[in-house]
Amino acid sequence: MNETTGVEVVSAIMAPQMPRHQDILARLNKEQAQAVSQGWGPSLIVAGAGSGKTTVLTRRVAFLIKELGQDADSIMAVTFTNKAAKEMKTRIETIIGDRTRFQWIGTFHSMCARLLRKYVEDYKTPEGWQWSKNFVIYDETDSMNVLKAEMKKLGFDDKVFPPKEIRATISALKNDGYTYNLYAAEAVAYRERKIAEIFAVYQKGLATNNAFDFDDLILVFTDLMRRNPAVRASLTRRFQHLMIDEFQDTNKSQYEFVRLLGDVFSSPEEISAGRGRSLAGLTEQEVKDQWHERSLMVVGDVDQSIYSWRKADYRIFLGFQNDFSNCNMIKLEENYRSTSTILDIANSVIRNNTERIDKELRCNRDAGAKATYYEGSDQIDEAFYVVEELKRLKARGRAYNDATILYRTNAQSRAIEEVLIRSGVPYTVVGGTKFYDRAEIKDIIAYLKLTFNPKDGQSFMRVVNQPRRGIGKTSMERLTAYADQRGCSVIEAAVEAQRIGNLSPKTMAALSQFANCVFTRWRPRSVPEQLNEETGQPMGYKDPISGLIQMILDDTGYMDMLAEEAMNSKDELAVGRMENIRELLLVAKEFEDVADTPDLETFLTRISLVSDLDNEKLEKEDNLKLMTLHSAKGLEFPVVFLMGLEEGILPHMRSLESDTAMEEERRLMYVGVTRAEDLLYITRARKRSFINRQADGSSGFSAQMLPASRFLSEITPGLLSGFFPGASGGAGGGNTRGGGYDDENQEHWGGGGSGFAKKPSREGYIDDDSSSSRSGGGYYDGGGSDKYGDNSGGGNRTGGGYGNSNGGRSGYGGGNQYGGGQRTGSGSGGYGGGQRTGSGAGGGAKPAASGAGGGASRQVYRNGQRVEGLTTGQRKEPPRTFANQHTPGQFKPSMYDNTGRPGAPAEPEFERMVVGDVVQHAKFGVGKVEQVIGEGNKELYAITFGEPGKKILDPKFAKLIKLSPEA
DNA sequence: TGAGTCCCGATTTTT
DNA sequence: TCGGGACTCA
Repeated sequence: MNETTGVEVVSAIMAPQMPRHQDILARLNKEQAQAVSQGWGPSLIVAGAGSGKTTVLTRRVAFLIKELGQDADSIMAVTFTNKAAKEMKTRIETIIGDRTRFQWIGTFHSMCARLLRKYVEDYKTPEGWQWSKNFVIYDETDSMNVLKAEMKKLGFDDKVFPPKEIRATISALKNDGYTYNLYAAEAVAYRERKIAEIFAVYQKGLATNNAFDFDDLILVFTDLMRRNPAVRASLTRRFQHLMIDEFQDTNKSQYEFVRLLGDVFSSPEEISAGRGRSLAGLTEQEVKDQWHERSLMVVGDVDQSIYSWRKADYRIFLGFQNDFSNCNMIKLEENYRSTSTILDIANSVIRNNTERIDKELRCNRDAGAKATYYEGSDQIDEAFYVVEELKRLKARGRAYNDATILYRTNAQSRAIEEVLIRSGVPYTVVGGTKFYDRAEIKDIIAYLKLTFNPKDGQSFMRVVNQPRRGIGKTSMERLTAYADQRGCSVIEAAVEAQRIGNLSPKTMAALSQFANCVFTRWRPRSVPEQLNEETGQPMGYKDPISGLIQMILDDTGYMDMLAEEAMNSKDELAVGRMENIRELLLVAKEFEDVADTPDLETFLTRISLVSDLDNEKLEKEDNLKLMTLHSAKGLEFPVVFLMGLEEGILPHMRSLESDTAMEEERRLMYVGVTRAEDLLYITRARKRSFINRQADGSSGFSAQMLPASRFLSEITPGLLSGFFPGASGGAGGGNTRGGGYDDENQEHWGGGGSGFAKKPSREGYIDDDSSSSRSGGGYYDGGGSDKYGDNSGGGNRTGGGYGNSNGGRSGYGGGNQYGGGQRTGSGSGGYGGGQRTGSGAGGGAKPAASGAGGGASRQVYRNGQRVEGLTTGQRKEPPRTFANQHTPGQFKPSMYDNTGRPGAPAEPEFERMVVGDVVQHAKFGVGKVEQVIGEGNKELYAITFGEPGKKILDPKFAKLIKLSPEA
């Protein structure tokens, strides 16, 4: 610690000429430098979009450590996402250097999970329910199952109390800071009392499984701190500096955590309960002294509060100054990110919100280009426009990495992905399909969870018959009934399966064998390597996770099961599943290499809290990122495409009725716009396919005309290039436009009645590139030379689906949706006046699938010849479709689907076999290769062994040793 | 236990 | 429309 007092240090550091601070304070403006270099005490940083918030936070940490002599382990920084945490951690460690690790950074959830691991055994509910250190974290499915089971036991009618709704209610309560007993104390109405009852049994159910749900991590930990003043005291002593990012999206439960940990004074409740430290009656100096060498910094922007549905409440942010009377407020109002045009757009929209902190974003850049608006005839048209524009930008030297596509709902990605795949643009869906949601991955994780925490009944039930062990539903019911009656966990019941009546001997044996396997084989294998304190000898395993997974795979024959399925083509996705498991093994290995504490506990916690597999190799590649507006928070991109600007999409349908909800939608729009640095595109579709429910209960697809989003009309005229609807809004086709024209595009679009508009001239587009590089290319790819529809496996399905919904799109003429009639004058509507050649060819219901369709003269396929070079770095063959979906055939490509990942981990090597080879297998003994299935790196071998008979093995897994081939 | 059938829900956003 | 879960029957 410093010899000097805090006050002196503060005044010293305020002098910017001190050379030793130069690197930390370099290139900061006055407010930023103030925020970074302020002294002790609470502070509120109002940080507008792009105002260098992350810089301030990272440098503040560095400043605390390097200049104020604080210990890195005395600082905790809370971010909103794991991704942000990771990024910030790297940046901080780079600045502080010295190989000092900055450990305590993460989301509220991960921080609390970590603390719970340490202190949970000090926690006991009034009923005596307890958890132990090796608790697991339940995802929505698991906790839903617990809830359902508990409700069933109490005989609740799930028509009256739909579990889904109850779960949502409980989650909301937890986020609002209600423990089950706190809520029970307040519940008055009948339904409230019933919910309180369910809440309690649900919580008890979680305890039985030694599990927490997401919300518990924070709620229980705050409850723990409240119930154990000693724990709280030791933690507040340890964490002297607390920083919270995205504070506007903090909910009550999280705020409680902040106050319990970060406030040196007690809450009013504590004081009225007769304990704690009050600040009443203290002089200003005395208050300051209390904060000596302590700080609490919250950073946020009310205009970016978009998580109220998760019970985030920006009023907590607004009220922060009241709660901390000696709070220092600093406003960061200088935007370094975006052009002034982009900022003006953002400001003109957000101005329509009522509840805000007054804040003026000053721009630091030039005007830049106008934002571009495009109105597609439908979502496919919209998507084609975006992709075409992307390629144009790419041709001019922008990387795909520079761009992002943002949308309101995940479902919107589908149309875009179809077009991206067709066009061969490499992309990644951020947060879309989740790696850890895949069935096979969940299975393996369940095995790991069960090994780690044998009490985990959900995991037990998930894998007990996977692969088949002859344990069916009835047996499971009897087992759980027995466990309930004995008050023990399911696995404990399984160990003594012989004692359970009415189970067949076979089932009993299978159960106890399985349970014993968990205890005697897997659990011991999960001990990480460490030195024995007495003997000094290393013990445990170097690879506690990957080794364990391998053992589980071997013991259970999980891979063999998949291999067999692949063979029988029972499950055409089985090969993909095997690849996914291999991927998981690599994730585990990598984790063992890099993690600070490479044990099962850390691995499982991380996996439970990270939804997507973050692949750094992938990040380095040039691929386009697709994400929802929510995921985009905190990120920035040179080029942003904001899609789906329609009433019902953005703002979302569910928000149309409420003013508060509408303001949140507007903030979403604001967040989207302010992600952009240089170029902003805003698009919408006049017609969108929906699934809607009829009055008679039936439902079906239907195309709906949606009016333009009100946010469009809130944008100051003149900032958008292209046509945009005026205040009256265009409800439907191009013939109902209500707005103005951009001065650079005097040309009228829209042919009128048909509802299809002629698109604006290329000239003067965005950056005055009058020599458009598009030599009159028809806008759409005819699909003729595209192999898309010929894709194997899932591809067929996709191809079919594509053709069905867009029959006419690919062929123009005779398609079922865009039949000639609608798309009139097919040759005249081309972008930039180009010809839409080949318009009449093809058509039919499935042009894409059949590979037919007119060969439109899109650039890359000019004259049917692929022009290479325009699509640098892009895959040449059609996208391989990984059969990795949990749901067969469902079209939901993800980063794993859109492969051609040059960065994909190298396939494990194996010795190639041919039919007739004699091999040795660790378990099955000697066998003979009967058949080779698949090819290349996906080869599987059908091998006949003596007693085990014929087995399908994956050579990458089964350690096969080739003996001499038989003559 | 496994195969077949029927019905329901799906589309808001995420740790 | 389509997939998954609940339910039924062999």
